[in-house]
Amino acid sequence: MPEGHVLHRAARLQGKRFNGHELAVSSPQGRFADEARQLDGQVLEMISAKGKHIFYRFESDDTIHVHLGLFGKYRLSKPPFPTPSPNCRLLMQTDENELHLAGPNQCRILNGEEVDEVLNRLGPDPIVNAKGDREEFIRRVERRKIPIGRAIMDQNLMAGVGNVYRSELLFQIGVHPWRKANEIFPETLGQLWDHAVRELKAGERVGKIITVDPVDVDAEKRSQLTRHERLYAYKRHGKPCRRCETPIKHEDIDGRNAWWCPTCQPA
DNA sequence: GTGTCATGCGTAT
DNA sequence: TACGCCTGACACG
Repeated sequence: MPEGHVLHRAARLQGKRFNGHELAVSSPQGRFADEARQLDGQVLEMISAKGKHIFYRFESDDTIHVHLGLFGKYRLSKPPFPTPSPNCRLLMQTDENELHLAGPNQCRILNGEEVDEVLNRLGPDPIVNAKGDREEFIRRVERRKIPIGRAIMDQNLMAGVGNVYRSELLFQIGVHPWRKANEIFPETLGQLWDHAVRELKAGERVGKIITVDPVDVDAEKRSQLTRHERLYAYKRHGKPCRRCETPIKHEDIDGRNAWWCPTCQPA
């Protein structure tokens, strides 16, 4: 489930267990074996994330760059450690903790310069929300003649939003996914940024994407919501909008489905 | 067992 | 726009 919140959460929780520790590094699957040997026995200094990318910086300054893609998954374990999957690309251990990575789109070693290149390719990250990021986001998007539903997924414009947050954020600001970015008021783009900050940060804290406002859902039930009760639009085609009852629609945008409410998000 | 789908992205055409 | 790549869950027969 790799949107930006997952990687920031992974960096935080994994960092607690591994930052400052000497690690045993291996690659049961073999595809990262040479690199693993190079890092084995080194101290891991810091784990950090930007957008959907995560970085493990070792004392030698070598850095593992991981991108989960659609399928990549982490598993954290305490002893006794389970048998690693045959597809385990990267295994990192201390006596107390184990990190198991399978199925990543990307897992490679970069030097400091190469890390900067990756970071510089990415647009502002709403979870980081550094000073000036909001303006930077508006500046990057406001003149683009592409649909906002495409722009919001472009990692050079905003880093970390994926297909679930796309539908949810556009529902929240009441904008149709096919609306051209350059036709949207800058104030509305600012609201889009603000919602992204709020939702992705919440997702990072909770470890789940829950966008429904307490106003629209019984507050007590909020923690026990099923997957589909947590969202307004994503994968809810044909179901009534939680605000106006209009059936949710969906359509393919660049090979990925987007969902919206035709009434709350007029064309 | 087989087929399909999925919260992604890079490259070729 | 099409395809390739990475894996696991689930529906179906």
